[in-house]
Amino acid sequence: MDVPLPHLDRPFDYLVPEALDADARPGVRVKVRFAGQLVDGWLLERAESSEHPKLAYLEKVVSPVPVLSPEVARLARAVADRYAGSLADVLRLAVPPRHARAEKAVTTDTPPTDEPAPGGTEPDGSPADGTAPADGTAPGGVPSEAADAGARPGGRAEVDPRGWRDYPAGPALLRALTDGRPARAVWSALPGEDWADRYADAVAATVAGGRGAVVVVADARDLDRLDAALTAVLGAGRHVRLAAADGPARRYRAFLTARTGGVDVVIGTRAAMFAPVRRLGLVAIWDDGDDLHAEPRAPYPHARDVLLTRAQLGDIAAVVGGYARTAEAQLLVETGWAREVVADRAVVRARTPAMAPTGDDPQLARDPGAASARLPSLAWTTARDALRADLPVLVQVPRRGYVPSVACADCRAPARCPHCAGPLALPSAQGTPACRWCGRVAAAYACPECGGRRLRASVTGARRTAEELGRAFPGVPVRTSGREEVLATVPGGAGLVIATPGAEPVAEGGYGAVLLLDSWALLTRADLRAGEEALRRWMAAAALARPGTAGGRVVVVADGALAPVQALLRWDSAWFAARELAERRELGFPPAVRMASVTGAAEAVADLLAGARLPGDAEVLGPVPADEGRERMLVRVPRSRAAAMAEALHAAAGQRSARKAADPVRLQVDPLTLF
DNA sequence: ATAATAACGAGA
DNA sequence: CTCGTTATTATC
Repeated sequence: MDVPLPHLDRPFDYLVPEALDADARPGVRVKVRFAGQLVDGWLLERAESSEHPKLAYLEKVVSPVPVLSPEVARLARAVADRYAGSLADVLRLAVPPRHARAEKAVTTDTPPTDEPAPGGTEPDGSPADGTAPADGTAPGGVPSEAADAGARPGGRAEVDPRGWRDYPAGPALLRALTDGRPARAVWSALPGEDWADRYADAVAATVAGGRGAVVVVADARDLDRLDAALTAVLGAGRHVRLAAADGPARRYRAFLTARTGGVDVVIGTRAAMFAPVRRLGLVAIWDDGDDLHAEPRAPYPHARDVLLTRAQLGDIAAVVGGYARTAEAQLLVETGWAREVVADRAVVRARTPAMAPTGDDPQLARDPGAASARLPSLAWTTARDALRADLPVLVQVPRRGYVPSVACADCRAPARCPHCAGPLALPSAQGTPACRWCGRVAAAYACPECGGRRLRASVTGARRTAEELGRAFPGVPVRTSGREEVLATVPGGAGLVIATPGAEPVAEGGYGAVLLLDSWALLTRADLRAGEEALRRWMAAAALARPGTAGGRVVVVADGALAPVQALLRWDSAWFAARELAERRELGFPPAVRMASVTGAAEAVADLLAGARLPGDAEVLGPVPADEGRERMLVRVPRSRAAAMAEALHAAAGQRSARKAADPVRLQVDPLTLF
């Protein structure tokens, strides 16, 4: 039933009239009379009989095309359960709105085929809990390189593994994909790596084994890049791209092409995470730390988790890749669910640009050019040298508008609530700091790092710094890439490129210098993931520089003692992710625990939580004021209780909707932002 | 939304 | 105890 009400989140039985018998196949959209009115629905399965005493007849089959495949139906149910949401909400995300003309164009003579879905489910529906794969495969799934170096069984075409040879486990990963084994990999890409080509290799290896693939990227620019790489490797017409930004007709056409078996490979933005693919053998995601991977519509699933759930349900291989590693990916590695695919340190050192931190100290800027640009001296000389060598220079400046947070004025450690470890905020310049989670006032705050008692609000620096850079280097062309206009590539000669994080163009031959400015603004964001996010953005920019051996240099304007800066300098995001995950275990933050947020009017939130039969070890934190007079409570449980918490919250929401409680409450499991 | 069903209370 | 009215709950 296509209604989002949680208390109606279950199947209903209907009689199928003779006339609709042929069209009424599982997976079609239908219309039925429900509570007196016509509503949309999904035909999930046909049955011989029903327990229900008085059945109504199916009113109409909207279209005979069974757009919902059994595999996706199962996945949608698992995702709804994981996120305390309704199946109807997930199906809205999984199956794009019907476009009649596109449907007519695609459905010629290729009826969808449904293979039986393989087993291998897990109570939680979440693959990240450290349980071994159900089929008895060794944890990690990626066989050791020495394991099988011979010919492929069945004489399958071998995909050229050379692009992956820098990663000791890489060639074995490709072999596993061709052999149809459910390998799971967390891939840390080398700087300068052409990630799109590597993903094209992985897809080609999967296709060579007779299976299909789904690859999800964060934005249109990454999608274009992957699209081009796949076309080069597979040829045209072997894959489709699925992105909401491509418009409803193109999107539905691509969806139907995949559903009818016209192609076995779907790439796209998060709209593609539910794409129906025949004999799916590989799911992959690039840059899983990008917050665009989080779906903003209920029940707010994250593309990484949807893909991993999908892999778990169907014995499907999974690759989680990025230049930087998220704490979530680290958890997959530490629990043994996935194996890491990383380069040896020697290779990392050879590929990494020369990196240096520098203090944000204007006194050092003795050069007149640096002084006018208000640049640290080292950043200025590095840029100057690259331009003299006729190489492009990338300058990364954070966007404005980050939530100001509070940190120790002496050592700059973020100020956290002594009681619940939530973030502190200053209501006014002279006010007392208070926790944004539990609301407690931290009157006598003392920094646990250095004992300091003074706090400061972070100040976002100046984009103007970067603009003035142009004046410091007269005669050099300056390009900007940001929110308004995003450049995909820039030419190789001397030039300044000023970009906001995520909008850095690729430079032909690589940048001679990359300057990472205003790191302070990135690092002090009032966000659990501030450090991880800063590192992710720095690595994405630094990856575009030439290797140090070819003159590539990176200057980060930040304290070299800080962990994210250390991780950048050593190009070791695995180390940082492990540290980050350990810290989150200690503080009780995701992904070490499972959290849910309940947001709405104060009475509504209290009402829902009062009716929720939460697991005994659940902690309820809050309330904390949210926007527009609403408030927010957080529920925290160990990962082993994640399914029980989601079920309890969904059931409580069901009770409320059943008695038509008016004021809405928003349920979010693993919300992207906790404060 | 609306029909069934349970709950309730007044009058016999 | 019964009937008529009103809250409650399920909706094939």
